[in-house]
Amino acid sequence: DDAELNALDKIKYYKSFAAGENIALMGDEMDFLASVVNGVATLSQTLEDGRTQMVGLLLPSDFVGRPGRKGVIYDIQAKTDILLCCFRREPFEELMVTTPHIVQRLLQMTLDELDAAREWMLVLGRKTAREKISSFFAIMAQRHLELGKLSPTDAIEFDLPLTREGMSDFLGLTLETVSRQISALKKDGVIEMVGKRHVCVPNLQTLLEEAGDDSDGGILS
Amino acid sequence: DDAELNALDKIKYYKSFAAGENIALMGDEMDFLASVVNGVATLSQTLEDGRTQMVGLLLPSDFVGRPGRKGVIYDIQAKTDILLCCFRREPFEELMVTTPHIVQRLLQMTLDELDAAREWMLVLGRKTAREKISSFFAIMAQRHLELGKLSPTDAIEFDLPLTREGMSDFLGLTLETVSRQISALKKDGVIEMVGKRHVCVPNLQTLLEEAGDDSDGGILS
DNA sequence: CCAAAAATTTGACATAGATCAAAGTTTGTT
DNA sequence: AACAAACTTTGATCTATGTCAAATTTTTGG
Repeated sequence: DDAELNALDKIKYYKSFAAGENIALMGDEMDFLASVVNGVATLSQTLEDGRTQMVGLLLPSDFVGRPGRKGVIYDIQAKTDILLCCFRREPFEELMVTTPHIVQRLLQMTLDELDAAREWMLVLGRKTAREKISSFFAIMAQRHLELGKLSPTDAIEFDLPLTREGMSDFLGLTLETVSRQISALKKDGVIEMVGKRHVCVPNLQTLLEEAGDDSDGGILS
Repeated sequence: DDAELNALDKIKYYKSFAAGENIALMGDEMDFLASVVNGVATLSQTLEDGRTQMVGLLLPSDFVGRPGRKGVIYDIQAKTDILLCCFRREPFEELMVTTPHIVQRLLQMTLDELDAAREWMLVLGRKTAREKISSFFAIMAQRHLELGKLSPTDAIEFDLPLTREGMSDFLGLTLETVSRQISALKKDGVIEMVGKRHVCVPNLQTLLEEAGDDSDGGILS
């Protein structure tokens, strides 16, 4: 495990992208795999007429790229300034053959991503606009809860990593509907906004109920 | 690889379920992992008020269950009579430690499932009812194309593995909308129906265009 | 073969969210 | 500081799909 980290160290390098910059576009070949160090990026797909659906939100520690396939099948875009820890593809894929641990770790991460994607399918297919926004805020809030080591009863505050349009692409809505539902949640006291990007959740339980989840907060379980 | 198959053989057994039977429900503990031999099963999630979203369609050769976690977080239901090739969890997870190939194979399968889930997020979030039905039929048609070794210009025929309600749960629609859109596609000559369950696609290209995909048929690529 | 249950279709109507439009706010640049 | 560009909010209206209802068809079990 120590030798493994050493081997990874040898093939890694850092690369940064500015907010709005494309990390890779559908059809590109990506000659590295990477891990998000800090910042936010998204995976998205676009239909011929321009309808866009985000299919992944990449936050710090998330993995980028698919081992065993150079061809990129989503657009990958930095939404904030972002720093990636990159591994050259060839040596990384060799390491995967010689180092079972790495593959086991990747499998666990991929299974987690699959669970998250399936959770999101429920949001996209069956939730109302208000529940969708609440679900997105709940995910953001819960991620800050984990990192910030707050008690679950404290108010939670965080910055939105996406514009209204970004959220609409994530949620399968229009940006106008996103804006209206945020206004409604604000009016109803479920959230408070400081400026357009900073959110305060006074009571996570209330937010989770708005999201339509089980009282134990099924998402990201 | 030969010894590996032998080891797997030792811990495997077969188990069958009747159409409509639950293989496992959310919250259950599943003490085996499995592979679908024949038949169709689904993974689905349900909100408190009964809204249901299917998040996985398990067809022959698909893997069932999550290594490393006994607790089931979806409802798993047989939609047709189904035969599973099961592996007892404990020895299977031991094999994963000693046999890198198995983990590598599982990783590839999981990455494929993740791609399929993300493709489905585009369908759920951004496609119209008509495009959703067409997308579902296109997936079915393409799977039969692969198995049946037809030329891509032949008419393709297959049986639907789901009722109208099953399709509505898959597509994030109501069963009435599913029925209406099937009638419309039939009227427009995109598909022909023999009875309620057997579909004939005279021209796959036309169906793919209705599904809103690139002309090269992006889904399941 | 018949009756009951399940699945499907079709119609009439309601509504959540989309679309179109315009005003207001924030951010970045020189 | 001032202007332009990007982003956000809000209003008015439209429409795709949901809801409710009833008839029809298919499947199942005795």
